Amino acid sequence: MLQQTTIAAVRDYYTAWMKRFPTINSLAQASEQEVLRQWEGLGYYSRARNIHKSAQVLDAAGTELPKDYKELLKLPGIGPYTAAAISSIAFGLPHPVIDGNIKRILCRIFLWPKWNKERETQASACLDKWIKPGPAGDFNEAMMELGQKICTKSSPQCGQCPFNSLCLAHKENRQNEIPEATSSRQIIKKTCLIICVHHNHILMTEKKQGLLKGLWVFPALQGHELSPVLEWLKKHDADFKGPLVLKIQNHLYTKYKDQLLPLVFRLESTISLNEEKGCWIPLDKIGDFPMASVYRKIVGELEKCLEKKNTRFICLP
DNA sequence: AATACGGGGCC
DNA sequence: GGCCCAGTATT
Repeated sequence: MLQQTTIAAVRDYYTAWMKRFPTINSLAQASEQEVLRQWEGLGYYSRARNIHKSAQVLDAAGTELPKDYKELLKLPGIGPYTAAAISSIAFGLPHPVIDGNIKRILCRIFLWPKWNKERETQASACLDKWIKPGPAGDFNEAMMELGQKICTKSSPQCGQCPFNSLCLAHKENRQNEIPEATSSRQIIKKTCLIICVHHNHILMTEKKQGLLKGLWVFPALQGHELSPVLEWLKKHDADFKGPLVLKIQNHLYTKYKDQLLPLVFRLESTISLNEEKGCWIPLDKIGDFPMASVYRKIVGELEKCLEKKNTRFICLP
């Protein structure tokens, strides 16, 4: 859960997760849909699918979580950081972790402008030496916390840092320029969401690949033009009223800003989707279906809208 | 070596 | 509105 996610965001999810999946077996037995439902809102959903898969691998083998770094590394979703964190913090083995905090700390100590493969090797050798005297897990947690609390990205508190006497960045008073800032500009996307309503059911599909894989989404078309949407409805023989245009919701992820325009259509009868395999979901069951936060929000907006007696669906000529 | 992959919190 | 976060898998 903590991969690229703040402790504050994780804490409540972790508590609920451990209550629902207290053992490897209980996680292995659960459906992927329920696993994703528990993860909903945390993002990076491949993490949920991977930990589920790992639980199933261990459960099938009848083994516990391995203590060994290289064995941990074989499990899906466990990379160098997580393998080192588990083997050191959970099992006390002398393996240094290298996370974003520690990369920043070492860049400053050695005045490295940026991180690369070469630095990875140098850092491992260095940390191996530093970690030797005491408990590896404590050292690793202390280093990460140093980065989180003292050697912060912006305005680091060098006066309180135990490394300040040997830190080259601090020596040259360049702690604010190290490591180099990276910048990438935002890419705007525009998407129409086709929200078909029939009585108390809405039409959604389970995403089979790419972004939000395994989660439920509305049929969507690129762009904000209405005509392709009407074309789509015609192709699926929809007898509809609408659209009812809901407020645009921005779906922000990594470098993208996807402006989602929800278009609601009232259908006289159900339609079936060709390749995507749509599912008409009763609104009182919608909570069981995992979906991204922005889609959950749009469902909420839709429900508010449908509750109003005077909601009018435009009839297009 | 780059890029895909979420979402919430902070300034 | 832009940036960041106890990274990993894929290209």
